[in-house]
Amino acid sequence: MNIHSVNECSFIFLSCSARCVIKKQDKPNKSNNDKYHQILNAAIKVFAEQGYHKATISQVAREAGVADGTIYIYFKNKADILFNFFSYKTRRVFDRFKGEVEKVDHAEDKLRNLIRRHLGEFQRDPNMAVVFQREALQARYIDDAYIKDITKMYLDIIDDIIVQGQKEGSIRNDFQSGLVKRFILGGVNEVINTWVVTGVKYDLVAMADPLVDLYFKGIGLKSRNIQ
Amino acid sequence: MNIHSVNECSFIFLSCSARCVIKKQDKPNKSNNDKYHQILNAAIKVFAEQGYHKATISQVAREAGVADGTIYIYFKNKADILFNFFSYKTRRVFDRFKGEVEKVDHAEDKLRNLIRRHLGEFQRDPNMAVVFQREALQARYIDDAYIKDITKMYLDIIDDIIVQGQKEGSIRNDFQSGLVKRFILGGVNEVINTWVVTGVKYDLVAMADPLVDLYFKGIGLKSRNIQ
Amino acid sequence: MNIHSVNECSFIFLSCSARCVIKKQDKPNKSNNDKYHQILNAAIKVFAEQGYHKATISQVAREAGVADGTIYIYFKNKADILFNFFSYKTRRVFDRFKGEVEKVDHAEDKLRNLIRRHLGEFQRDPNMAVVFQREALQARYIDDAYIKDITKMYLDIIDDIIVQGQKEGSIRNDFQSGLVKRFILGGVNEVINTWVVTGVKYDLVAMADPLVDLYFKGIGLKSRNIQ
Amino acid sequence: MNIHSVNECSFIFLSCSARCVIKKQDKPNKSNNDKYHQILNAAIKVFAEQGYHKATISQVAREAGVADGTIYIYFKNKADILFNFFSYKTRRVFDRFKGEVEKVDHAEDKLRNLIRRHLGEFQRDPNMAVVFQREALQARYIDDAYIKDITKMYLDIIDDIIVQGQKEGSIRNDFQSGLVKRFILGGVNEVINTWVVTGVKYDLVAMADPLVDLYFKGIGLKSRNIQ
DNA sequence: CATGAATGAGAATTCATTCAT
DNA sequence: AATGAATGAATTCTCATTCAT
Repeated sequence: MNIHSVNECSFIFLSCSARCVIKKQDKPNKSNNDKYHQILNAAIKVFAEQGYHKATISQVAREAGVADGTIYIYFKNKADILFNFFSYKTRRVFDRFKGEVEKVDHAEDKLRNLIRRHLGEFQRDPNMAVVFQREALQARYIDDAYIKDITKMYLDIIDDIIVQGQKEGSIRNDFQSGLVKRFILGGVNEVINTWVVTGVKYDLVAMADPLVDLYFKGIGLKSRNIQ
Repeated sequence: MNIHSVNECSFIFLSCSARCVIKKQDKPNKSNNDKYHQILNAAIKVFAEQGYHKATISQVAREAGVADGTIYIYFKNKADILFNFFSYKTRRVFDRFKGEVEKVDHAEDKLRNLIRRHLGEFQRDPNMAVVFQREALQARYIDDAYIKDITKMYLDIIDDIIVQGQKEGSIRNDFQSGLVKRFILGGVNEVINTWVVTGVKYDLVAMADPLVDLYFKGIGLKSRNIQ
Repeated sequence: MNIHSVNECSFIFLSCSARCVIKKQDKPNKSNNDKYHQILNAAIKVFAEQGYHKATISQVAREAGVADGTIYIYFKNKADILFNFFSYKTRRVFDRFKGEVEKVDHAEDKLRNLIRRHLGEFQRDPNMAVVFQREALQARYIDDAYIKDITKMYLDIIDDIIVQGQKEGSIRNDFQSGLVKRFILGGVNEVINTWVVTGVKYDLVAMADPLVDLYFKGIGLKSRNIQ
Repeated sequence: MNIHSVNECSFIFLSCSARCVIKKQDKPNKSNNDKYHQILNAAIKVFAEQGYHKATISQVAREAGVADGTIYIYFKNKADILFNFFSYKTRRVFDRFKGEVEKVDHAEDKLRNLIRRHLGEFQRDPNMAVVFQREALQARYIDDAYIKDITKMYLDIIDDIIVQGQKEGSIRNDFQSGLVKRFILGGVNEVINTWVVTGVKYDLVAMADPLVDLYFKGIGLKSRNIQ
């Protein structure tokens, strides 16, 4: 009955079972796929506005222009919508991050491209930004392995850049890399959070270059740095 | 009948009314205050384990060793417990932050003291850490003015340090200070989040010095920095 | 999801919002309307037996043979059931009163028809009678504008009859009409109340003619009247 | 523990046991009696404002200036307060009705005195009026024998007057007396209800004479009456 | 596949009543 | 007697999920 062979997850409630890797795209029977995205996007919009918990299936259904029951044809349950958001929507974005990193050679350029793209993608889709920033942390805390993986995925990209930079001689190696990664991810996240919380108004991407400069140069003046 | 030291807020659901100024101390008849903290701590524990939304009043009551109804003597409603967590518990911590900053003179030392204390307080009370990190962001997103104020309070402390450092000549002034503040707050938050998410195991305070060094020196090697 | 033919009112608790104009008929998809009446009638029965306040939604649901939640598809809340009773069920009866009055010409006949019909309708549906007599007064006291309107509607019918009777020369005009209306409404109400309170046993309609005679002739003997 | 030997009633919930006839006055241990009335009057005020069901013991206690628990020293439970209102407060008023009737000789004068006093007592104590008019009907419907008795007490007074009037030749005897009594009580009640519902503004006692005239003369013109 | 009415478990909250002080 | 904090049963209402059409 239920086409989403996809996964058993309702990760928010920790009632996850096996997470099947078969992607929605594996079964792109034309119009069905439309409805899948239609619902997913509607959900993200509603989740962004209301928060995942306050949002109701009925609201999502109304926003998507389908019946309540229809949602359960494409998604196992409410939590599965959020899971699909992370596993499908977000993953797609993260793939682009990787692509962006590969476009250039130097570590600093790679980081710059990554951050630019990161800010760019979130700026392009503020609903995604809101839901990701708000619910991903929630999910990390509630102990969802999959979400942790996504964070790790991002951290791994950074890690590779750092290692490369250290080889290149452009990045210091007197810090433990775990800390450096958090340091970078934290800065980006906070910049995004601020942008969202203050109403998605200004140009987020413009923050990329100064932020990367901060990462590299720090806030200290050379005089003191040298000491 | 209802002590309601408390206030009208149920900020999570935006159903806040006026926030009354009556302080807790208004009715500290002996053991009452005990029960207030008893419930508050129980709630923080349950919120930490389950998340605010999944946690039920009954769970909090059981954890606190009181009847469900008793909670409503000390708190206006579920959201008010969280509000009290922020306005009472958290604020106390933030006051200590300020005190720590005032102990030393140089900007870098101030920042170092702040971060150390920040990590120290959260390490001392992991439940507080979990709830604060997870729900404060939530609240910022859901647009709670009070929580935003708390964040701002922290950012203001940082801001003062930066301004002083710039006067001292120890901190660069070629970055917009708004960005620098996010950059610093983001790093700390991410370090705390990681610590919590990975199970509150290692020594969090030990991250303070390397983190502050990162803030000041950046990740770039001088050779390139100088260019 | 929620049909809410209905309206925003929960007048008993004065938490009324706007009363929307959307009529029942807006969504009469086949059996739905059945369930609306099914619940409404069950509610009236339970309200008649227990009183509005003591009656619970669960009792109404059980009586109606539906789940508790179903009630909230058709009614906004408990008070809305009572409101619908007044605005739908009762109003229908009152419309018949008007029709009955129009059937005849003379004022006295009009009043007689009105009272007969009034007693007749209540006799036909004792549950309605109980709930109306008991809760309408309650509602008048609690200051519900809508219920006051219904009472006024009835008083207006009487008023028209009196005015006509005065023109005809069949009704005295040396009393203030406000008092006369209360005098008439009071008599009918008390007769109905007595009938209900004593167990809905005897023929209520049979009281109509003697009552109307009382209204017209009074209890005084002519000898003294003439003085 | 509980001084109110008074009664076991909680008539609203039909959980009445035996109703002891021992009056409060039987045990007038000075200040205690004060508190009994203090609470009773506070309750009537609160019941008048909120309605019996919506009113809470806490509100009554606050209004009376005593602790919640104190109420249970003087009254068995919430319903018992209402019961005491009827059995003590109201009965006292009804005794005065009787006294007033005995002051004069003729039936019409007796009825006039009764109605005047009735309206007068209610006008003097609007809270009593509100609670009596609203809750007595409720109680009659919910089948409280005691309240029915009170109504009967009043009807019996009227009955005696009618019988006397018929003997005197001042009152017709071609109506069944049961109906006449309702007819009279209904008019008074409706006049009082209207007065209360419209805000206790005008002079209620002034309605007595016109009302009694209506009772005696009816609304019909003699010309038609004679037919 | 799609629908949306129906379900009922579950949660927050209230408040009459008790009882230790 | 008086108190008022504590209790917990009871109630309203919500909403994710199901299933007959």
